Formats: sequence, C-alpha cells, structure tokens
Amino acid sequence: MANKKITDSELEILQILWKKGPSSVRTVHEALGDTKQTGYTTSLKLMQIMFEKGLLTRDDSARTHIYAAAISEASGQKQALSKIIDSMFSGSSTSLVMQALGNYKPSDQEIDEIKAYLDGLQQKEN
Amino acid sequence: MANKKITDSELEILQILWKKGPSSVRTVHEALGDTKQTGYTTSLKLMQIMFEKGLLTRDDSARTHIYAAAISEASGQKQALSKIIDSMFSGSSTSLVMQALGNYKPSDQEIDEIKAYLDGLQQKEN
DNA sequence: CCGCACTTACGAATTTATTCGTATGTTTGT
DNA sequence: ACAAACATACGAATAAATTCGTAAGTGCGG
Repeated sequence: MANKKITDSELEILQILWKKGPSSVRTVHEALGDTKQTGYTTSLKLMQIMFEKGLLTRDDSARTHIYAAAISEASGQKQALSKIIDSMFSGSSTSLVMQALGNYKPSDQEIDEIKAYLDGLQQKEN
Repeated sequence: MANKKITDSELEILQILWKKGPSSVRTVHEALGDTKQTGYTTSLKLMQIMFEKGLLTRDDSARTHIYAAAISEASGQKQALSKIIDSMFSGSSTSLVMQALGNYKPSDQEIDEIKAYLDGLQQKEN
C-alpha cells in the first residue's frame, strides 16, 4: 500500500533477498561484497532501518536474525515501472514499451514471444 | 557519455524544460509550484547546481538567464530504462516489456501498433 | 533621482542517507 | 571455563541533497 521511497542502497539489498530468499545479515553482506566494500555493521544498520520502514520482515527467534523482502520482486518491478512511466513517459506505458523495444532490440525469437503474448491479451479482451 | 546520477528533484526540472523548452528560473519555478511549494531561491540554486553538473546549459547573455536541458528527453528515457532493466529485470529488456504489457493493458489499437512495430524490427533484421 | 521589484550569487542551516565505532551479549571449540 | 569469533543495538560522524536567508546589482516607473 504505502509507497515508501526506496534508495539505491536499499534496492541492492532487496535484489539479494529476492535472489537468495530469506537470509542473515552476514549472507547479504557477503553477497554485497562483490560490488561494495563497506563494513558489516553498515549492512546491518541498513537492514535494520529497512525493517523499521517495513521494507523487510525478519525472524528474530534465533540469535542470527533472518531477513526477507517484504514486497515481491514482481511488485517491486511494477513499482519501478509505474514510477518511470509517470515521470518519464507522460503516463503512456505503450510509449515505454516502444522505446524499450527500440533501444534493446530483441531477437527474432523474443519478438515472437512478445507477439504471442500480445495475441493472448487480445483474446481475453472479448 | 558520463552518466551523472539524476535526483528526483532534478528530474522534475528536466521534465519542465523538456515540456516548455528553454526557460528562465522564474518560469520553471512557477511550473514547479503546482507540485511543490518551495522558495524561489531553492529552484534557482538547484538549477545552478544542475548547470555545474552539466545537466543544464544556460544563456546568461541577458540579465535573466535562460536554462535548457542538456540531454534530450529520449536520452533521459533511455537512461531511465537502462537503469531499471539492469537493477530490476536482470538485464532482460524483454521481461520488462512483458511486465509492462501485463500491468498496463494496452487497448486493441495500441496492441496493433506494437505488433506493427515488432514486424518492422523483424524486417530489418535480414 | 529614488524606491520597488526582480535578478543572480553564495554561505549556511536543515534534512536525509550512508557509514562506522564501540558496547554488550551469545556461541563454540578446546 | 575461557578465549576467539560472531551477533545485535545504537549513538554518532560523514556525506549528499534540499532549502532558504541575505547581499548585491540591474532596471523601470513615477
């Protein structure tokens, strides 16, 4: 519901949790280590803040707490899409789609998949 | 080339300049007034900073300086798309397209337009 | 000419995000 | 039992973004 703003650092952590599933701070911190070289307590603090914000849930029944993303990856994707459709594409999802197709040419096979998907959408319409 | 990070506030200003074309600080500030109620010097400062960052150009030959976006709207759109394709869609533009189509069902007519566009892409391929 | 409205410049306060040091407690291996 | 390794909590330093106050110059109407 409530749409708190997600910072880039927070997004990195969500990525990892989406990929790995519920994880300890250490696990996340080490996965993060590939791209950032910040201290362990930095990751900890960030995840605690995200928990307070409601971005993460956590199981603190064991000594090592286990955190999980509070929103699904799909819903994160939808949120990100909404934001740029509103802010960059004047609310037109179609023009976002065209622009994406133009910039990152899909292969023939991918094009066929998209077409099939579009056919499916038209079917349901009636 | 260089990909400076654009904040949300900065994006709002770019929006206005893309829509209205080169404008004075006052014009931008008043357009901004619809959504934010910050002081005039705040808008001024922000635009000055954007100018320093290279996000805006300006003509200071007259007393009232005229600012313009240094990047085109299309290139801003491309940048925004790149970012979320990388960060939210594991680099797959196709899955972004599918997700966008799924969330914001286009009309039959829009679907046809997209299909036509896809046909065009396949044509060129050979 | 004088004062008012408007402009830019710029230092600095405020707010928000990121990072880390340190305290404190728990677990584990020997 | 004890030390080393590891966990959380939390205050606070640092950095980055946003906001504004104030100074100083320009131009215009009367």
